[in-house]
Amino acid sequence: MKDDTPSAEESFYLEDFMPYRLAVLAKAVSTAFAKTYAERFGISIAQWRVMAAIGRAPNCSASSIVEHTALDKVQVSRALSGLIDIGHVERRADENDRRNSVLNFTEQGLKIYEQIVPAGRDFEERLMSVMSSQDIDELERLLDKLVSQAKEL
Amino acid sequence: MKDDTPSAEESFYLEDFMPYRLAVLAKAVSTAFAKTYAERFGISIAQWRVMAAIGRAPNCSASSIVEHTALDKVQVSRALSGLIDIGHVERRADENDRRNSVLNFTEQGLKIYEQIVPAGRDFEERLMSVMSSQDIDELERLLDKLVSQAKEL
DNA sequence: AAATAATAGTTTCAATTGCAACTAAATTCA
DNA sequence: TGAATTTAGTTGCAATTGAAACTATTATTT
Repeated sequence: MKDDTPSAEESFYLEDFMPYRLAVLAKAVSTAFAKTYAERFGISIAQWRVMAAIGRAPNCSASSIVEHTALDKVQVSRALSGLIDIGHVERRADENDRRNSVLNFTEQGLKIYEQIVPAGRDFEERLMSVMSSQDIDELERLLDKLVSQAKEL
Repeated sequence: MKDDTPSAEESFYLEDFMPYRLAVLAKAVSTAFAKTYAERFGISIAQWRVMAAIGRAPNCSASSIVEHTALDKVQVSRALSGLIDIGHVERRADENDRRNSVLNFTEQGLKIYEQIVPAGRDFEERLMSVMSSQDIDELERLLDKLVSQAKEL
């Protein structure tokens, strides 16, 4: 029975391991966010992202949403059908290219959108309230670097 | 038909929204990590975390793994049964308290552990290779702040 | 000591996800 | 023009996940 600590060169500490730290942070943030808002407005995080994309670019297609939300087409399709079911989004076909859909808020959906955006900003504000504005600039710079590097690997 | 851009005060840009950026980064990193290593060694990320916890504290119980891996007890239970199935981990009962398990690597599991730790370090090194050591210190400081704030919300 | 509660971990079942196959429309190629 | 390819989006099915209920053991209460 090997009872002694295996030394893989020197001990490995998960809590100092950057991929782990990033995963833990993102999960804590998205759990808090989902609880505070998605739950309050009855939509998932994927649906929140889709609404953000439609708000920014009305009349957009599902594939443009894919490009702007880091969701794949299955996730977008499902988020959309949920949003259509609950009456927040309406879909029609693009008459020039009937493969494309044309997506917009319903009136009800627009009202929700106009609530979730300030609510999202407020969440972000509270999250970032512990950081100075230099901290925030610095963080943004570092995250950009990391994202592009992660995509290389 | 409302065709004009809804202005929720001013436009909202998902790609500048910190919870979104953190989610995208963590996903990019963990996808790259899972591809490079977890897949190569035939284990999932949860199993990788569990092995890291056992490596650090042999003879530990499942609940101590829960405390050190940011996994819940169901995830740990499943990761463990997978690791036991493939012969990397052995479990016996704690004779002092038969509710607790006592977890250790098998010889085979120890060999894998001794490969995945350097492989993980190597991945981290490549991920962080774009950053100066001041950048890394700064990033760690900022992540710590954010994690504790996220837990408050 | 028996009943009650707490702890460690597992299992069940429903919901979510992910991949591949699919439909429908448009485009390209022969 | 008609066959093959590509693009947009959806659906079916298997695997994964999550919440709650469950078993087994130990600790506490009366």
